[in-house]
Amino acid sequence: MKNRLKVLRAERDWTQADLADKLEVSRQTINAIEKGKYDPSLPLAFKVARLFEMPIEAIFEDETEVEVS
Amino acid sequence: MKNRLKVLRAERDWTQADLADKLEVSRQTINAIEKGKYDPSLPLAFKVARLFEMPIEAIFEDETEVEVS
DNA sequence: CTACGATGTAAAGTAAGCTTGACTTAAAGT
DNA sequence: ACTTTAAGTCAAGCTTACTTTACATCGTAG
Repeated sequence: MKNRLKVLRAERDWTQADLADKLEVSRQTINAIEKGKYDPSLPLAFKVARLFEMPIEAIFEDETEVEVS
Repeated sequence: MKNRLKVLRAERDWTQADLADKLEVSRQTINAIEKGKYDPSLPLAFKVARLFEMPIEAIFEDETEVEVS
């Protein structure tokens, strides 16, 4: 799952620690999500969307393959 | 996290097992999500949204409390 | 050169998401 | 009565999300 966290952060001049604070998670969690180590939980994704005031789909991009049938 | 899965399913006359098959998860997972036992992962939420062709926010409703500051 | 802030990464632990298998209950059909 | 189907639930086990602590790297400012 790709995401635009790094860019959205840069636009606001926030560090990973800043964002982590605002979302109430650890700095390592932000780092891991940005680096694609894992995806956020749905509740965290909602929190991110609310913080940046945009839909989840505008921040996270699904890459799940479509069934070949 | 509330969700409209049961209604969306009913509109299409799908059983929990039907939906589970389409989403490639177990029937128990659908049941647990519908009953609010836990939230789906973000990838699964995307899959649900894609299946029903609507934004995640139109299916799942966040209830996380807003910070009192 | 040293110090500092931001980022990256790792290990170990807990919690949440999901699986399979099994069993129960209720509704509906025969 | 018996069978079938949908829904609900539980237990054990695995994987993923997240935590804390700790340390390494890099750029920049003094």
